[in-house]
Amino acid sequence: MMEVESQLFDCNKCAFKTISCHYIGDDEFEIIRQLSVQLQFEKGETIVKQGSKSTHLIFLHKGILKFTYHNQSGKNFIMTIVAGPKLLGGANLFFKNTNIFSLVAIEKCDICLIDERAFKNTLVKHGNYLLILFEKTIEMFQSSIFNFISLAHQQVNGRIADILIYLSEEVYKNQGYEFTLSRKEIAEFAACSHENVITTLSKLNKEGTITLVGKKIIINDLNKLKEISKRS
Amino acid sequence: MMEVESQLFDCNKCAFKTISCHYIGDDEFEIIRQLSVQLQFEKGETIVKQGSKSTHLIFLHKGILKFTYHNQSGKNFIMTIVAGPKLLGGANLFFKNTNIFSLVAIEKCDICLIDERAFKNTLVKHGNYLLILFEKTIEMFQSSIFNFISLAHQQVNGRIADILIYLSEEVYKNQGYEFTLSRKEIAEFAACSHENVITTLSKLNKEGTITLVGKKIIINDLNKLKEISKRS
DNA sequence: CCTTTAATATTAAATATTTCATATTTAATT
DNA sequence: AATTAAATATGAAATATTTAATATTAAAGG
Repeated sequence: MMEVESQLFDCNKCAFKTISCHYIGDDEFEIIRQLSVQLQFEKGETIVKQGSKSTHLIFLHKGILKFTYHNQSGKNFIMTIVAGPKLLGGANLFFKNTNIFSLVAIEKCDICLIDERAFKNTLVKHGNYLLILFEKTIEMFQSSIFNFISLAHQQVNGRIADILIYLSEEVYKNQGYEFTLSRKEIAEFAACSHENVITTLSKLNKEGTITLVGKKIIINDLNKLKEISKRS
Repeated sequence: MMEVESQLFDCNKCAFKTISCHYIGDDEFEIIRQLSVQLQFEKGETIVKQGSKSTHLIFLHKGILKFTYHNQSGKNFIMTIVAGPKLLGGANLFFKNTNIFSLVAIEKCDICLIDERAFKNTLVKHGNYLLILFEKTIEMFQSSIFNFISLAHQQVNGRIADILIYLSEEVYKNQGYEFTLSRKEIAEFAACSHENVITTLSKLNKEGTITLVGKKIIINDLNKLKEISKRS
């Protein structure tokens, strides 16, 4: 983690400020801003640790991170993967005083730690603002719920197909993308063994449905993936 | 579904009113109440249908219902099961204009349909009220997320053990309970075949960990169930 | 009361998945 | 450049799970 002397990004151009100031005054935002800290995390660094106390909301300004959960037996599990800009708070941090998930950077992440108390004070004064945040939070939940549904009644190749589609459409927003996730991480997302991921990806690669070159993946036949997802 | 002439339950003694009137005035609640309708649903009846438009929040006054999802291939899946009194809205109905899950009664349910618009109008005026509802909604999400986690990295017997514990602790609130769910429904909750459920329950019954008598189930050895959940 | 249907139960065969063993490639470190 | 560790890859054996076939029991309808 790197604390930043000069600002990482300009608060006046930040998406969080833009949304916020539709509902609250610049002066009110300034109070929140002054209690906020910008930080940068490298790939692999833990931003929030499962089990720790939650005292801040997190605005993911730029970058990609994963929500992870690990159980007593030491198994890791990826709940969802999100790309900035996005406010992370409702799920993990808002009301539970200990975090139920960890947040770990998958790519370099520019984030902003927002003091929860100052933020809540402002929120309760602006119902419409709170309503919008509520909505955004629910949306994020839904994206992970759809992964769970896929996971619950699809077989491994269908789940992996779904993950490839999700990453393409919601995270990297491109048909081809630099694949910063290891096979092991995809396994933690798809809830299967990493061998299974490797086998499935190799097969898709050989078929030509996707192309794997080094760390890069290109989805050649999106319909085929959707078909696999449907029928498995 | 039965529309009720005389009131099913007294609005003045309703838990929803009690919570609400900590934050809003009786006169404001009265406006919401007048736009609300009491309904009774029998076991098996669909209260809200996946895909339909959502125009109301639902307060589950009394009873037990399931959140279900069915995919294109016709497979059903139970997301979670909840017992009243509980406000259902944030997840399914609040912001999406079509419902992404169905709600189906597992036991006789007394519910109250609350006009969404009237409710929202009041909410935005009372930040603290909205914040509490936000919190309750997130809590409900979390309970289903823990089921998903169990589902994601446990084997079938561990998942079934978890479901038995969940039903005992969160839904029926008793070590023994009248089991209104069929084996098929447990299978839809545990995301496995119903044969698997039957085999697992029979085994637990023979071992003495649980006792099955007709529709009744008694958990004799909670620790054993928790152990199964841990090690699978 | 009889008939039909649905739910519960059990087993064997088929399939899916994980685990294990081992090899190769890639990346990181000295 | 050599060494080590990590990631990727593959196949066989072990295990878990589903499917299918069939029987029994309980519930529902005429």
